[in-house]
Amino acid sequence: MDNATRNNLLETTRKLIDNRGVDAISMRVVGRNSGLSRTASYRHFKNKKSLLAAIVVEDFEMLLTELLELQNEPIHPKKNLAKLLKSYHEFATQYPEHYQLMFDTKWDKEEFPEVATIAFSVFQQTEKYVDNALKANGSKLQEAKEATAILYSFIHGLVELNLNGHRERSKGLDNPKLLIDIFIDSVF
Amino acid sequence: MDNATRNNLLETTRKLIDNRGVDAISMRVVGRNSGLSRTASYRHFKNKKSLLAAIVVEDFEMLLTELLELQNEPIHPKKNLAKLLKSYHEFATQYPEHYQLMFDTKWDKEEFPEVATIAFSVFQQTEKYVDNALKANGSKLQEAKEATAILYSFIHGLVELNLNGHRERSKGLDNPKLLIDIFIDSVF
DNA sequence: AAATGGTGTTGACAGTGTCAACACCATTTG
DNA sequence: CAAATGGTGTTGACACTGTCAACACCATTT
Repeated sequence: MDNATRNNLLETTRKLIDNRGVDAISMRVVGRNSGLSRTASYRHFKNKKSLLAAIVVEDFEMLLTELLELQNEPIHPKKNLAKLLKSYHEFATQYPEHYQLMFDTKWDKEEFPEVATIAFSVFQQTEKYVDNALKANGSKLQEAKEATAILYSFIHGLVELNLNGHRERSKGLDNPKLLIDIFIDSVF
Repeated sequence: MDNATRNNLLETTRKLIDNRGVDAISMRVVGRNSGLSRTASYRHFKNKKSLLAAIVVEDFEMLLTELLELQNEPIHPKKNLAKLLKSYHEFATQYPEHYQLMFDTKWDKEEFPEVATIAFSVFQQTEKYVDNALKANGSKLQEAKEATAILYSFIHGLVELNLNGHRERSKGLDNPKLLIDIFIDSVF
């Protein structure tokens, strides 16, 4: 299997996303910028959606790696949780186009199981941190699953509102790190 | 001013969004389905983005109307807050394509001030409910602005995760109304 | 030596957003 | 009253897009 060309295409796609945004991606431009023909990408990806899905999988892997690198020592479970959320937020801020693509509507579970799988891993990793925090304190929340769902909703919403400019609309939104601390403090 | 054709175009666009999704919208199809020519929409909207912006403004108005219809009596401020979030969630569930469009990246504040303005009104309305809740209880949260930001992040994230299929990934996410109650209970 | 299959190409088709040029017609202006 | 204006509509055109079919090349397997 000759992954060289495939990687070349993926690399080009990534550069294009970073420089000109996801909307600027076209199969023809990806081919051209890879030194290939218009339809070259179709030999390595079923269609445009599949090409982007491959990027999204890479993105989730990057995010997961960053989250796994954090220490999850049970000494300060609440601080760890806050650190996790801040890392998450930083990732989204660093790669806004990618984050929006990752949480786009089009990643159907049936059509792109790889995306669903890796996205679930991020969820699971988050749940581990929540678990630690729930065990440590006598938190108001009992069920880890529900606590994780609330926490994930909060951080995802915060990130999205920041990325799509709704930040300017509510003064409170303009200090995400502070909000994360307050959230953790008041919920856990 | 002949708003009849403009309204016709908007109505067609809305129908197309509801039946075939936002991605299926094209200026040409909108013209055709309105009994007009390919470029007819350009006499009433600067470009495709502007046409969609007009739809988004309508959508925010609908959402705001629904939220304003709720009672905000200060007797049960926490219950009111929960009701507000449930209404918000129902709106998003009822009009998923519209909700995603409303919170898309493309609504630049400079380019589409009307969108920014009406979106801000929804924020403000939310803050009123938060205010009431903060005054009533000795809540852990002091600043209404920050409390609103946290609450809005939570509900927006919950809605988005439900709409884009990430719901299937975390058991906790599959009961939004319960999550809303737990969230309100533990934060306020 | 021949068949296969992966990787690459160009041609083609139907679709897109958007502008320019033009036509019609009601209103405003001289 | 006549003429100019401006709003609303049309078609032609351009440069794009995703994607398929057909074909060429070349290494590997049969």
